[in-house]
Amino acid sequence: MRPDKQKIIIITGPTATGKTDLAVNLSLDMGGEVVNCDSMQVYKGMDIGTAKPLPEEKKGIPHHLLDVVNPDEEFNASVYREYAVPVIKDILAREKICFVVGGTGLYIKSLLGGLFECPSSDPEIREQLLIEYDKKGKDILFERLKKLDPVYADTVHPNDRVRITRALEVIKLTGQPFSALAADHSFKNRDFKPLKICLYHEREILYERINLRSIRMFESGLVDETRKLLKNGYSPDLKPMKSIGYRHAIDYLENRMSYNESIELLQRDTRRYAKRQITWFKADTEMLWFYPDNINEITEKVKEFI
RNA sequence: GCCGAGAUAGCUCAGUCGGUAGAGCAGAGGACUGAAAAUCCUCGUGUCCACAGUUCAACUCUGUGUCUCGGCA
Repeated sequence: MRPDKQKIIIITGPTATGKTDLAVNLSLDMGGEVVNCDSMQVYKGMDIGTAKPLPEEKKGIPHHLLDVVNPDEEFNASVYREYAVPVIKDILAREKICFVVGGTGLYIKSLLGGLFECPSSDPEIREQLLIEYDKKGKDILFERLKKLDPVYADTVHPNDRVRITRALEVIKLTGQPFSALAADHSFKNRDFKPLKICLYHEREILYERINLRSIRMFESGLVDETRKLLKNGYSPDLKPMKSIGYRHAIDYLENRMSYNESIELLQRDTRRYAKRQITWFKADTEMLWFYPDNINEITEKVKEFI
């Protein structure tokens, strides 16, 4: 099979649906390689809590973009794209089938559509805006955004600290309204032709899987892994250290919670996360939905696409 | 067995000076352009334990029963 030089398969879905498993099986069957698209699995040393595939689970299939940065290095949707595009082009150039696998919706979106031109985030500007937001109150910054970019202010809620400060940061960096940049760009620099596959389970089953996996994470050493990261100097304030799993392990390690409480919260927060992922994927009209064990139909679809 | 306290949403509980009820959590839906495992928004009808009594009207008052949790035996 000679893959098209632009065609890639996206395999996504909420957490704990068996994306890796499916991708590996399809890769074995069709001669493919896997490119990670999970915002947490890129970090070195964070394995158990991110449910990173184990060597035996990879079954010899090359996996790209796992373990590419340390937990204290800057990583975001833009960096992801910079890493991913050349890797994918290389896979396609070698005439392999490329499976992009992961549940980070924004990363998929920026990979496929790009992001508008903007200098990389300036930590000083951001820091200053955040301090201002916290000190002067949200209304001051929201009012400023209303003045500088009324269109965007109209779509963002006054409580949404992340979006308000980000928009003001972009305006400062580019001198243009956030909404204008976004409208202009609208994710239209398409380097690849994607087939988007989203895996799903019934809600009840998904939640059971999440609950079970959360317990297994603790049982198989998430606390030790977290302790090691802390010992290596990675602060609990780092973005990945505040992610689901690690923050719960830290709560337990610092005696803010009992072992069982932290597992329960891990389960709850993972369920909520899965729900947000589902909302994101549902909004994407190109998404094709499959049960993970429906491998025949998925295989057929992929072959037809390629 | 006796003495207390309680029984209201999936859970923990508030409340109605008698006019069929509301918070938190859980849960559901949504938004999303360099933090995205982040951030943010919206959503609350249920035999008010059962039966009888009083009353125009009882989830609310009275009685009895059942169950639960304390304490004493």
